[in-house]
Amino acid sequence: MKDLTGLHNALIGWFRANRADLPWRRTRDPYAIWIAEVMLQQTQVATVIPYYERFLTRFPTVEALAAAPLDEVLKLWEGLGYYSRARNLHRAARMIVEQFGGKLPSTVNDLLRLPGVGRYTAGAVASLAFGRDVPLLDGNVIRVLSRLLNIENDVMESATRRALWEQAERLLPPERAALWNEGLMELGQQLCTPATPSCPRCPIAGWCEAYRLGLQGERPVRSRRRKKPHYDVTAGVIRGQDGRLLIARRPPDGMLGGLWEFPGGKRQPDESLVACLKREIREELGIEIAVEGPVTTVQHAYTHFRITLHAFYCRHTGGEPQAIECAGWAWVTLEELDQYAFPVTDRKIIAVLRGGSGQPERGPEP
DNA sequence: AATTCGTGGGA
DNA sequence: TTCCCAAGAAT
Repeated sequence: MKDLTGLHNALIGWFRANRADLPWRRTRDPYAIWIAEVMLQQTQVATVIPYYERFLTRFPTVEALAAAPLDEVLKLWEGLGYYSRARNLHRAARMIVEQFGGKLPSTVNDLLRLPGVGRYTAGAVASLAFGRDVPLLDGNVIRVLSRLLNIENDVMESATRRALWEQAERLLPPERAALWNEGLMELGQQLCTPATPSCPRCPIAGWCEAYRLGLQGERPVRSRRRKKPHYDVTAGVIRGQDGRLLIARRPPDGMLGGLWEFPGGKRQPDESLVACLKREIREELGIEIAVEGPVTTVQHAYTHFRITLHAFYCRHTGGEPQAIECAGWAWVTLEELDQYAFPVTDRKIIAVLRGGSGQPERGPEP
């Protein structure tokens, strides 16, 4: 690649003319940019926008975030997924207040010390918020660079990732890393898309090796993922004497850590759904229940497996709840459920409980 | 190094 | 339906 300056000017010029108006591009506050970058990890721009607005309204400063209880952070994160991001954000905010004087660190190495900040996010905050000349590599940049340089190796392999980071560093324009980095990502989002890239409109098509060879549809090369296994899972909508419902908090780490749910768990081979539910409730909370009838079933696909979630109305028949295999429990009314952070699957159960019909609510009739 | 971690949208 | 993918990080 000889003409780097021409390449830089072409992309940056295009970006200046075509940059989308996004909330986190209206601020220079490193804290706000950090929040946006964490929310944008593995999450599309359109999904993030409303979460970002609510989050910054409630926690406008790192001090406000550090002072908040984790439960409130998780509640604002409800539905966004990858909840370790919310837990790490909260921990990192307290670190910033205690160890960095309330100011976000401005170097890649210091940023990397924060939980939830990896190489991408450190590069993004250092370049976009602090104007440092450092590279970044995300899914968009991987796609753009693998086409631009016609990279034939599997981008899922660590050796290829290392090579991509080296290329991202090499291609960086002096003093203009922020515009270049954001331009690469914007290009990947608007034109250099996964399935059918809009090469005729691309400002850097003249430099693109894959395009020259007609191979843009074959890049990047990615190894196939394994097929997802399927599990049947039960959940109990347990009603107590006064009509309140029993909910349990998941352990603080791991899958959906810190969120609340209707207690239950995975069905074992050759186990009935009812037996599964009674066993799980006994193991988690140490109480006995009677299973009365179905509420609804929910299909859901996580990253590495799929489930069918079977929810049942249950009655509490014996024992005081104990936090055995969970992080806590509460008896709550149907209205109070909204104060707690639930996974999407449990939100669908709640919608059925409130709707009264057997189905989640539909949109308005014409 | 290979897995684990959510959810929604699009082909 | 099924699979892929999205401003990745932690272990």
